[in-house]
Amino acid sequence: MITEEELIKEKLALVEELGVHFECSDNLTPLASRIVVYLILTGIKGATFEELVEKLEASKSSISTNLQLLQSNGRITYYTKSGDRKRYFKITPDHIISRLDEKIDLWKKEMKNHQKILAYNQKVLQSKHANEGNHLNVQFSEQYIEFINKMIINLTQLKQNILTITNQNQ
Amino acid sequence: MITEEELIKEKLALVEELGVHFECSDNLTPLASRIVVYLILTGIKGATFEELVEKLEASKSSISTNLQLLQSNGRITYYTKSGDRKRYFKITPDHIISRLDEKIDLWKKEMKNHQKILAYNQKVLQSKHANEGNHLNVQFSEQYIEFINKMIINLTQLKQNILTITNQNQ
DNA sequence: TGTTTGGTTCTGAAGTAAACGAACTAAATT
DNA sequence: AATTTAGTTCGTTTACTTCAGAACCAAACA
Repeated sequence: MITEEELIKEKLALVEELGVHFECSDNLTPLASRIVVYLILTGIKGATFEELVEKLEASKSSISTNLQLLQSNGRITYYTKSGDRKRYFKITPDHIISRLDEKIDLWKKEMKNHQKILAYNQKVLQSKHANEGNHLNVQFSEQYIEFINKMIINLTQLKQNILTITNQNQ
Repeated sequence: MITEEELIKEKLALVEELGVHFECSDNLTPLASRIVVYLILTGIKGATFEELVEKLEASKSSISTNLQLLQSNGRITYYTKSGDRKRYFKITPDHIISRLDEKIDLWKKEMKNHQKILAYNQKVLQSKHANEGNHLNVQFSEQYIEFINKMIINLTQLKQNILTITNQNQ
């Protein structure tokens, strides 16, 4: 049997270890990503403001600012208990879906940009006696747009799958 | 018919417009992402150090540093012409594939992290009289890992498709 | 051999961002 | 009414980033 203390220690170790990943992959500040990892590991029971200040050894102001940030971009929410003034912060239950939506949006943006690049390349191709290079550029752009399209379709499909899975399990 | 000058103007406008996107989505410095966009728009003929200094209105030192950075992470390469000391920088031809590889690596990393999270959740579940919350946490982790797995499979398949397409067109 | 070309490297200055402390507030408690 | 609780807001500090300027270097040229 593992003691409570050992588990807490392990949790904080994981916060440090995994924090870095969320920091780069989701563009979060160090503290914000530590909060996210801590809340992921804490699960649905959530953690209070106070607990975060203590365990992550950060100031109230930093915790406050970062909690607001994470709430505003939909990564976390809180619930309250009656007869208890504290807020219990937790990862938003459907955060898989919202992360997927973010990814999809990013690829859509990339799609738009590469359509602009394609348009430019086509203009260049028509402007002067078409040289071989310009022709290849157009082909390349078309191919890349095709790739992005597939990417978006894949992600959308995946999202649909997950939605059906989660609905089944409810 | 569009003049050469108009095209250059349009290119530089696109550099400004699209630069921002690459800046956040790929975590590049402003100048680095402007270089990337410029080189994408310039295509396979590439651009010289000098041209970049002039057109992007940046110092030699900044261009130098950022070119090295972009080379070291594999986004750009250069070729030389005999009887010409200049280097011609261009986007690495297979950058679709390498970007895909990067994405795949990121998801693999996320997989590893969530396996750690799952392991932790299972420990918690076994440590004390299992409460309902801990049980849900484990389920959730398992589901998420399943999702990441699908994501990786999808991306790998996509990469394979693109590889066959590009091989056909060669 | 000295000079030009095509860069690189090393400071340094300006700007940016993360986290903090202190003062503040609104609701609940005594 | 005064105090405690649970947080927020604001201004500042500190660390880090980005870019530029100047000095530097290696290869080619004259």
